[in-house]
Amino acid sequence: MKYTKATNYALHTISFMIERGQNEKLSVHVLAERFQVSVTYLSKILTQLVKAGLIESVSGANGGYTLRKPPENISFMDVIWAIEGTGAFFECGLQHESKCPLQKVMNEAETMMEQYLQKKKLIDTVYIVADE
Amino acid sequence: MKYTKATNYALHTISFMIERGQNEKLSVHVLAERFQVSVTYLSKILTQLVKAGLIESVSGANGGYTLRKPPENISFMDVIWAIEGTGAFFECGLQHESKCPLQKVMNEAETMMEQYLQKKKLIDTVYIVADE
DNA sequence: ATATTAAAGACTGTATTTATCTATGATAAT
DNA sequence: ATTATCATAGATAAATACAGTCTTTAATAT
Repeated sequence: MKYTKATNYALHTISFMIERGQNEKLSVHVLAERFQVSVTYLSKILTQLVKAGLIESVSGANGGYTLRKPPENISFMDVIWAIEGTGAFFECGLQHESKCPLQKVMNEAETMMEQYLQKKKLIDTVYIVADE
Repeated sequence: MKYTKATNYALHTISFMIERGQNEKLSVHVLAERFQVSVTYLSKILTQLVKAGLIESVSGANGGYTLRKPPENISFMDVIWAIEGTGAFFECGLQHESKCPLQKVMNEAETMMEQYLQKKKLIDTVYIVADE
């Protein structure tokens, strides 16, 4: 069980946008160069973040992406959910009389982790350079 | 990010073995029928559990599998590690000056979940029928 | 010897991930 | 209006992982 690379790129992208400040507009070109990944590939990831409401996009010349929420409000979990979806880690497909007794424990475990990642904000890991 | 079906089968198998008691020897044939899965497929999963030291196998007629540890000592995490391996969920492959600051948070989150699943024992979810 | 049982290897089909390439649409600057 | 810039969407392809089967080999009780 592993998080996808896409999740990694998404986390780093948001992180980078926070570093650069909430107002700065960044093009996918700049971001793709930063992370050494193709423009079209990163583009798809960014579109997912747009759809999740984390960033917003402006097309056309001088366009690009900006954060849509105050950085203090963007948690790790927000980004992960945007890319990985919100389905449970564990889903027992076997037949049971009633509910699968293992499912409950697995769900609780997942919730432990998710609560932690909801509390943790990306800004907590970013060193912000003061605005002159 | 999802756990594999193999992990589900493994958890249910150990759970079933605990129900049946520590001394009962079970063949892969019986188990495969119980979970409606092919013998050879389940066999591979069981072999992984053997290699992880959770169960023991005896070849030949009247052979089968038995638990190798007292049920009270078998945690969810033991089984999951046996099947999924012990690698981290999140591994940032990007270049960084020093360490990836996101990695640390992701590792902590994983640890939260794993600690929970180490405390939780499979026997906690099993209804044991009293011996006669 | 034979029947039973586990282990191991080769192989297959499907799904997911990780991309790339090629349009298409939107917008600002000229 | 035209052009350059930028995001979005679709089609495709390679690589990997997952789920599962088939066949052979090895161990052991009867």
